[in-house]
Amino acid sequence: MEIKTACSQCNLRELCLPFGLDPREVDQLDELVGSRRKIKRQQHLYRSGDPFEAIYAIRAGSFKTDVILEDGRDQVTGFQMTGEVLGLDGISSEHHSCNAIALEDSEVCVIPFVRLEELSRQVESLQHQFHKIMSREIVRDHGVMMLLGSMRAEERLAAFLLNLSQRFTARGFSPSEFHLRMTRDEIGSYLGLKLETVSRAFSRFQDEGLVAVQQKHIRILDTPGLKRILNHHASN
Amino acid sequence: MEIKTACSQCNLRELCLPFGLDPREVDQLDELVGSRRKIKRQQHLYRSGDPFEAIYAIRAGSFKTDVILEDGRDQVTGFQMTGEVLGLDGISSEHHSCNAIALEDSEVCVIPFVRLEELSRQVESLQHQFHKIMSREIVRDHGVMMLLGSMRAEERLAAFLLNLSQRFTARGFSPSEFHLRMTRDEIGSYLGLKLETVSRAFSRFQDEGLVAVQQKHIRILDTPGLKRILNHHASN
DNA sequence: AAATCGTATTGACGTGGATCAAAGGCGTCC
DNA sequence: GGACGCCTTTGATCCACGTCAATACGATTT
Repeated sequence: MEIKTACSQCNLRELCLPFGLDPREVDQLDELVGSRRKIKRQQHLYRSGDPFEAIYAIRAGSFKTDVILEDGRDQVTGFQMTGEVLGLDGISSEHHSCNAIALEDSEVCVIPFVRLEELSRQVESLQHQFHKIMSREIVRDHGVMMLLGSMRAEERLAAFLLNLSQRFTARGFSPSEFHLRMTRDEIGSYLGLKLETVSRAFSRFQDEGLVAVQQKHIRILDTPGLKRILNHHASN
Repeated sequence: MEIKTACSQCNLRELCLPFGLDPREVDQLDELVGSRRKIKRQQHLYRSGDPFEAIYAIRAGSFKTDVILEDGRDQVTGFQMTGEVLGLDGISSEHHSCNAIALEDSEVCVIPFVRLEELSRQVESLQHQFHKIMSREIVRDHGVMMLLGSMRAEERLAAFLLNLSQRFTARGFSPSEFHLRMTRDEIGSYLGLKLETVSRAFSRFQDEGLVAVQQKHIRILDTPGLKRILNHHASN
């Protein structure tokens, strides 16, 4: 028995694939969203190497994606929240090229890719929104490269916190108070730092009155201060 | 007066947008490719902030893309060669979010984006190939994140050289001997290293007999050796 | 052929973040 | 409710890469 919650009813539609579609078109999209899938914390939505069949819109919960090398090193390539789309990496080779793992008990909408391409040949606004979503991912990745390639530890963490804050805001949550769903180690992997360095940077921010940190609970006390850390760079 | 060189005649079509299209479809694509544009060395194809109107397929030459922060720091996000597509970053916001700069005198095919979306609503194989190209960019970016986030200097350079070698091969050039079109500084920016570090890594590779380096001219002497550098990592 | 300029190499030294190590907080499972 | 395991914090030390500086190389101009 499927719980059939339509895109048209979904409060995430402004952030997700239905954005910009008119009601009739959203109904068409509804038909396409085959099913929902619940993923328990720490479980994989898909693994690197899995055949690619669908992309996924996060309906509840959150995920990380990571890439693993043969020698065991891994790199978290992103953290995804509700309304964001997972699986785009799989289109190019018909196989997924990263792992998607739930950070908490989560639920996704399964969007069979062949059918999405089909419908987006008919519905211009859907086609365009899908392209925007892919492009946004590319732009986001460039931002991460900038961060990894030319920022110091505290700048990276400040950028990370400001980015989270903004995304929580877009979802109607507090911009200044939230729970991290990922560990220090996962943050470190994403930011190209060791977990100890992440922890120390948090402590320093706390000492400077920028944030209040209590384990995974974060309160941002001085947003402009965090932004200043990002820009206050002498040169490179 | 336009030099009208058709996709159907182009020896890059296997690497580019026409891949997978049948001859009739390639003709349709031809009509869409509005014009070609020559870009001199060091000139911009587009700049961050420019309104987005078209994507570009590189017909001759090569480019770098970079992102610049307010404080002047910049990060090279990629090097592009013939057959590769530039401008995908612009779709998401209708404005380009990075700069594309020619590394040598180059020529691109201008592909007006509205028309590309139009045609790819009619031509399934074009739609799919375009999606693959975007997805490939995302996968590539994840690879760069891995490199920036968890590799040491020599591993980064080895990965870079092997990647170049493979791309030259795909274009019918020697896998083992080529000219770098970018400076040490640009390589460094891309790899998240300073130019001195890049230079030293080259020297070390040379000492170890892995490559012969003479300024921008590179000869790879020991491909397996370079690959070993990539994997021979104790742990993380 | 000399002068100039951008690029590359190499050396000496400094430092930010990694590594190693220990201890404390918190949730969870018997 | 006690013990165990995971996560986090913090300190001490190390080292890979950055920084600073000098020199060399090659192309281009005059």
